[in-house]
Amino acid sequence: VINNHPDVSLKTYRQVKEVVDRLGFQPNTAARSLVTKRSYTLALITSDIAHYPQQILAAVEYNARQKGYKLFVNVIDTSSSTPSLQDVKSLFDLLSYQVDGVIWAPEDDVKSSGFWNDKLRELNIPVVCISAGKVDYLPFIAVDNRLGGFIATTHLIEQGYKQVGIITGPLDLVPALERKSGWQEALNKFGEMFQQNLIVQGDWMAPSGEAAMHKLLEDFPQIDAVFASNDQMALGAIQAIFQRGKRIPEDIGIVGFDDSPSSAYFHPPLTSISHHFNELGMKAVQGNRHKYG
Amino acid sequence: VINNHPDVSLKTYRQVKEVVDRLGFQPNTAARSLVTKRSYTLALITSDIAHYPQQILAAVEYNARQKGYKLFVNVIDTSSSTPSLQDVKSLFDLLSYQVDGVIWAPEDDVKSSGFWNDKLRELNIPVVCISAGKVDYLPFIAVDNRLGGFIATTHLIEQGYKQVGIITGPLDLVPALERKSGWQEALNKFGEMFQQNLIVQGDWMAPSGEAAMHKLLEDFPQIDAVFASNDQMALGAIQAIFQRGKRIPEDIGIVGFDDSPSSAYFHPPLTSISHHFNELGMKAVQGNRHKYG
DNA sequence: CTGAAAGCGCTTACAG
DNA sequence: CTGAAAGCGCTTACAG
Repeated sequence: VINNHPDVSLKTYRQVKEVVDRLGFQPNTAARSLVTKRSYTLALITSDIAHYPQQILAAVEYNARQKGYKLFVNVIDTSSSTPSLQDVKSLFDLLSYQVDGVIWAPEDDVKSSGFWNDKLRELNIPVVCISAGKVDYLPFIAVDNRLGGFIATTHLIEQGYKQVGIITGPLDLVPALERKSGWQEALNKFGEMFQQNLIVQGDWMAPSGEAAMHKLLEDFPQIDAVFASNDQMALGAIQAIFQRGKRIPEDIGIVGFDDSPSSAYFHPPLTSISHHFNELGMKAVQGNRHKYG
Repeated sequence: VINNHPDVSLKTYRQVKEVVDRLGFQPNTAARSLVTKRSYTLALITSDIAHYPQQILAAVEYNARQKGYKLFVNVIDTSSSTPSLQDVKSLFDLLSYQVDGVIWAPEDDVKSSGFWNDKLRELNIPVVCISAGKVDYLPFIAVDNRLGGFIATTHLIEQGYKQVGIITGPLDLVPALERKSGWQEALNKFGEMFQQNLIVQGDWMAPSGEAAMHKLLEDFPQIDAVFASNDQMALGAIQAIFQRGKRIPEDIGIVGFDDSPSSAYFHPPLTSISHHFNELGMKAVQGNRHKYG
C-alpha cells in the first residue's frame, strides 16, 4: 500500500501502518473480557441526550477515552414516574456487556429517579451519579450550582454594579435554588448595602427571561445588573434591555449561566459562568467519590 | 423485596422484577458474541461531540436502542490534517469489540477526512457516513442542505415577502453552498422578479450574522426578508434588525436553519428549518444505502 | 425432543 | 524462560 494521502505525514503514516499491521491479527475483546472479567467499557446513562449538557457528555467521553475505556451511551426515559419495561430491559441488557462502571447522569426533572437510583445501587458495579445536588446512597459528583451563582454575581459586583438582581429558574428545582443561594451569598459577602429582593422567577426559557427583565426594570428602576440563571433567559433579558433603549454593559450589566456552548456567540457576547466540565468528566470516569450522599 | 417506590405501579414493578429475576443469572454478552461473532453494538464515530448536532446523536442513539443495539460513542480528532496515532489506536481498539456497524459522522471541516474515509472503507464491517454532501466510495446519508434552503426561502416567499436576501455560511463549505443553492432554486421557481444578488457571506457565528444583516440593509434598502443559513447568524441578524428600529416580522421576515434545539426559544421565536433527524438516525442504523458515493 | 460435548479467541497458571 | 493446556460463559451442531 502506498501512502496516497498527501496530507498525512510519512512518519505518521508509518506509525499508523505499524499499528494497523500489528492489529492485523485483530484482537477480540469479547474473548479477552470473557477471561479477564473486565470489558474496559463504561456506560453513560442519561435521560435525554438531546437536552443533556453536551459538555458533560463530551467531557465524559474524552476522559473515558484518555483512560482507555470505550463508552456506551444509553438513554432511559425518566420523565414519567413509571419506568418503562423497555428501559429496564435496556439497562440490564447493557450491563450484560460487563461494563466496568456506570456514569448515571439524569436530568433534574427526573420523576422516577428514586427507582433508578435504587436499581443502580443494587448492581455490584461502580456507579457514579452526576447530579445537581445531593444524592442518597450513591456516590455522586455535584455540579456546583451555588458556586456558579456566587461567581456570576461576584463578577458583576467586581465590575462596579451596585444593584444586582436575579432572574431565577423554577424555584422548585434544586439547580435554580442553588444558583439563587449563590447570588444571595455573594450579595451578603460583598456588602450589606445590596438589595436582596430584586428577584423575579423565570422558567429557563428565553421569553420568561424577557418578561422577567421587564418586570425587574419596572419594579426596581434603580437596578443596574442582573444575573440570569441560565443563558436562554439571559438572551430574553438582553432583548428586554434593548427594547427599553438601554445599553449593555453601560447601563445594565448581565451575566448568564452555562449550558450551551453557543452562549459565546450571543450578541452582545454574554459573560457566562460555566461549570468545570472536564474536571467533572474526569471525576466521573475515575469513579472518584467526590461527595457522598 | 417490597415495592417501596410508591410512584411505580405494582404491575410495572412486577414486570420489572420478573425481568430482573430472569436476568438474575446475568447473561454474559462477551461469551455470546464470542460464539455468535456478533456484538449487537454499533459505533458512532464523530469528530467533536460538543459541536456535533445533538439531534443526530440523539436520533442515532434512539434508533440503535429501538433495534436492540448498544451504542459506542467515540470521538476522533479530524481537525488536523495529520491523524494522530492515538486516534488510530482508539479506532482499532473500538473495532476489536467486534462492532456490527460503524456510523461515521464527521463534521464538515474535516481535513483528514480522506484518510479516515479510506481507513473505514478498508474495514470489513458495514460503515455508513452521515455527511453534508456526496462521499466517495462509502455509503452515505446526506443531510439535504439544498432542500432545507429551498424550504426556508419558500416559506418566506409564501408569506408574501418580495425581496428575500441570504446570509450564507463560508462558501467554501458544502453545506453553505447547498443552502445557498436551495435559496436560489426557490427564487427561480417562485418568480423571476426576485433579485438574486441579495447575498452576504457570514462565518456561521452570530456577530457575522449581525454584520451581514447591517450590510444587507444598507446595500439593499428594499430588502424585506432574509434567510440566515444557520440559527446563530439568524440571532445576530435579529439584533441588527432591532438596532435599526425595524420590526420582525412586520418589516423584515427572517428564517434560520437548523442545528440547535434552542432556536425555538429565540425571541422573537425563530422559524427555523430542521433536518429530518430521526429519519436520518434510522437510516444510519439500518445501514441503508440512501445514496451512493 | 433432550442433553452432553465441542468450540468461539483469548489469558493465565502451570508443567516442562 | 517457553509452550501447551485449561477454562472463561455462552451457542450450536450433533449424539442419543
